[in-house]
Formats: sequence, C-alpha cells, structure tokens
Amino acid sequence: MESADIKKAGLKVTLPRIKILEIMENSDTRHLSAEDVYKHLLEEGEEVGLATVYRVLTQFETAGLVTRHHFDEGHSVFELNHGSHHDHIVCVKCGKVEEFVDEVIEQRQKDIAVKAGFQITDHCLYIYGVCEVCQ
Amino acid sequence: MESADIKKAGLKVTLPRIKILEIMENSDTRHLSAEDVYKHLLEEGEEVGLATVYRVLTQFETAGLVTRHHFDEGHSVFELNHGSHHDHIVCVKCGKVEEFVDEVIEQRQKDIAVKAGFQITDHCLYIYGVCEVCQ
DNA sequence: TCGCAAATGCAAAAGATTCTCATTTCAATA
DNA sequence: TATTGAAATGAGAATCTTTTGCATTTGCGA
Repeated sequence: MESADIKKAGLKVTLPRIKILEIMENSDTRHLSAEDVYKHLLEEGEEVGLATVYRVLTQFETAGLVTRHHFDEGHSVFELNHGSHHDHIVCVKCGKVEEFVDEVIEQRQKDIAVKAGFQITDHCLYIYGVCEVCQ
Repeated sequence: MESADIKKAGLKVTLPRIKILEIMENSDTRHLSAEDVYKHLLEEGEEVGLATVYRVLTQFETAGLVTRHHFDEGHSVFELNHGSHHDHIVCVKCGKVEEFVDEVIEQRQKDIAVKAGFQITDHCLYIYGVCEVCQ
C-alpha cells in the first residue's frame, strides 16, 4: 500500500494522502475514525485539515483502498484493505474487535442474494458479544 | 404491541409513547428514522418534540421493543420487534430492504463466537446489492 | 383529589461530517 | 525546467443528527 495505489485510484499523489495512508498502515489500531487520523497527523506536526481527512478517507473508500464501518454507533471508522475480506466480532464491553472469515457464511450469503434477485455488491456481518476478558 | 408493553418496560404510559408505538405499527415502511416518526406525528397533529422522539426510541430500544439499525450511513433507523430475528438485504440504488433468516448462518455465528471466546449478545448481517428492479 | 417523580417541549449545545471558496500544489507539456 | 490549469487543500461556516438543561406538564399511586 503506497503512493502507487493512490495513483492507481485516479487520485493525485499529494502529501496529505500519503501521510494518511502511512498513518493507517502504521497504526496499531486497525480501525480509525477521521478524528483519530487527524490527531495522528497533528502529533506528527502535519498541517492537514480535518475536512481533508474526511475527503481523502471518502475517496479512499470509493477507490477501494479502505473500508468504512459503522461499528456500534455515532461515527464511522475506517480500515485499510489488506486484500482479504473479513467480518468482525465486537466486544460490547471493552470495544475490542476481532476478525474472522467463514466460507460457509460467505457462500450462504451469495445464495441468499441470488434467491432475492439481488446482484450482491458487498456485505457486512457484525457479531456482538462479551469477550473472554470482560466476562 | 400496545400500552401494556410500555408499562412492562417500566415506562409510564404517556401519549407520546403510545403515539410513537402506533406510528411504527401502522407504518408501511418497516424502518423509520427518528425524523420520520416525528414527521408522522406532525401530520397527525400531535404536539410531540423531536427530542422526545429520540428519547422514547432509545428507551424502546433499551426495553427491547425496537431495534436500532445503521443501514448504510449517517442516521439510525428503528424497527419494531415483532418477535422474530432476521437479517437484511439492502438495495444500494433504491434503498429497498428485504428481510431473511438463514439457520445455517445463525448456527455458524454461534460457533464462531464460541471459538473466539465471546458470549454472543447480538449480531447483524447486512447484504448490500442491486435489486431486480434497479439492475 | 393531591403530590411528586417521571416525562415532555423547547431551545441551546454537542458531535460528526460536508460545503464554500480563496489559495496552493501536482503533474502534464511546452 | 518553467508554465499552467485542473485538482486538492485549509479554514471556517454550514448542515445534519442527536443529546442535554431546565422550566413546565402529566401520569399514577396514595
């Protein structure tokens, strides 16, 4: 994930875009809100406006570089697309997020879409629960 | 779904609450935003504030009378709980929402939660696609 | 019927995101 | 390499959704 990906997305390779991509790659949290990204930029002394962060993240989403999630509520969080699709299991107590993939579920979803006459474009599955630590 | 349910939820049976419940029952759309409910109230000439609509819907959610969804983005929509759980398939063009239940998926989710050490509390699955009409 | 806690309405506030527009920057090309 | 126009940006205002504070009203038990 680098400048080339930005260009491939049909976007100009600008400093804010490079920085935002970097931050998302180096973050230890996989899911970042626009505000989170903005704070990281400030910490690094970059002069990037919050509006730009929103714009860029939306463009990255359109370009398929990141995925937007609406975990529990309120605001969006963004996740870098490292190729493979996965779903999420979220702890309702501590907010921890784990990822998983289940081929059976993936296939069933396709079947359901076909049966309903839908051309599937995407899907998301969140399982909510209490994690081991919080129980 | 009636006044008794409101009382059972430990809430006083007030006019706004009754009206909101009625509106959700009689609506031909299954999923209503707070704003939608508010508009219906106005149409019926009820003097209920938007803040109350938000408060009541949140209380209903806590009481298990309604479910809050975050379909594509922005704002919440609420759906009356008519007993049975189901998931949603959403058209990204026209916004049409269909419902489905798939026992295989339900079971796999339980397995996944167990494997991850989670005590499952809830889940939601959205399939996005283009419906027959919009294709 | 009375009294009080719960509920409400309104307006203000808060939080998230988008928009406007003047200024800056990238990148194609002369 | 300098030029140049379109794309991108920053800053703040605007918008949209949701929450809160507070004075007033309303259910409902005694």
